[in-house]
Amino acid sequence: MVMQRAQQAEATRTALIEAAKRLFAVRGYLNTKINDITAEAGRSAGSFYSHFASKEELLEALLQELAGTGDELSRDGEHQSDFSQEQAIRYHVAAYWRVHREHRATMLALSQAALVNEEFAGTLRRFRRAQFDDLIDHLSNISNLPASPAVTLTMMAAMLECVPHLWPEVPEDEAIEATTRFIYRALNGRDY
Amino acid sequence: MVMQRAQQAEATRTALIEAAKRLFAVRGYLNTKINDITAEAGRSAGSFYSHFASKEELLEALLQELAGTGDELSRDGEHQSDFSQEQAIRYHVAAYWRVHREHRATMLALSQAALVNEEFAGTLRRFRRAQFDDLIDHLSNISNLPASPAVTLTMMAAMLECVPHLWPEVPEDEAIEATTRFIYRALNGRDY
DNA sequence: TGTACATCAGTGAACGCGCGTTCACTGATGTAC
DNA sequence: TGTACATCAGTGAACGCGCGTTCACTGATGTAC
Repeated sequence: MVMQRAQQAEATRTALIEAAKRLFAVRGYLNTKINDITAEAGRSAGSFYSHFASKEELLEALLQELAGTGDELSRDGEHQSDFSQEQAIRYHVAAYWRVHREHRATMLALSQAALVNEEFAGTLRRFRRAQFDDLIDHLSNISNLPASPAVTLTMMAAMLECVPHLWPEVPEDEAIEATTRFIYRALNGRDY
Repeated sequence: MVMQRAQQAEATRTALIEAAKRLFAVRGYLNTKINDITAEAGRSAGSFYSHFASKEELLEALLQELAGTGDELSRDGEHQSDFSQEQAIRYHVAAYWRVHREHRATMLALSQAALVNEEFAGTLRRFRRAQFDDLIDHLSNISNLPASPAVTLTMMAAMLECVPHLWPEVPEDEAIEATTRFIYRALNGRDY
């Protein structure tokens, strides 16, 4: 049967990636050894290297997946681009939470890999930079910012990025509402 | 001369600690090897173990220093305990920034060590918990919080904790003013 | 359709690097008399 | 004050563990004729 071998290889590659994601989410990137991944995937140690040259390359593969989602997201986001509007903030906060939920393992792995690997540190900087550039003009209709647009946006980004880590057990709806209101007030200087 | 030996030992211990702090601040805890520390301190590899049983124990020593400062801080903080007052927020934000400046290396090291070491993960949780408990009643005079006190305080803590990491190059005065105003608006639903 | 050979995904024991840790040793400082 | 011995901070080469990585091998799948 044609393709049977290639399918087998593909299945193993997928199994390794899924195993890695599960382990990254639970015990983090740095604590997950290659043997842990192959064992979790039910394969032998050596099979890893038929698919990835290293743990770094596996993380690159995860980042590829994430890049796809990220692109859709910024396309859709064009519409809701005025942060003096409550719904625009809610839209972006919700999008952010959705990505973090779906790619929790990847985001966590990237932030940990950045600590010990200069290349991933650069990737993370570019990632944040892209997000910053996407959002900076969303503040332009607000006359009453708490600080310069750049400073304000950095504070907002810090909040978005940290809350999910500090607080994974909050229900997502509630987290989105709370974060939206917090940010709306901070940006606009009044409640809605 | 009495004490000369003990002084020498103390000097080496201090040199190792100061070297570790410098390296932790620049390249992080995980990337700093014990040989790096002894080399930076101008000592031999083996001398490390006359003073610390492991890199973990050195970090414990850094945390001891921090604990001292933290205690003073929470004593003084008693007075400025109403976050409906702009100055109370500024007081706490400034205190937080001061601690982070003075103990930057230690804070960074702790957060990195927590990733790979369950004991330090517990220490970090207790540390955050203590901070949470110190601040939670500072919200009690605000009638108009953006969410429950616990949720609100978590968001505020996330911001405080992340901004210094994401943005080390901002002048401290400006950072304190911006953060204070951001938080004041978020908590109180109006500008001052 | 059958036979002989080629390819290739996966295996797991073994290898070796990086780095934490040890330990026999040195030389300076302290103590006894 | 001097001599002989004890102590101890510090040295740096060597050891060994953990873990990433390799590689000779297996058995199943694919190809040629």
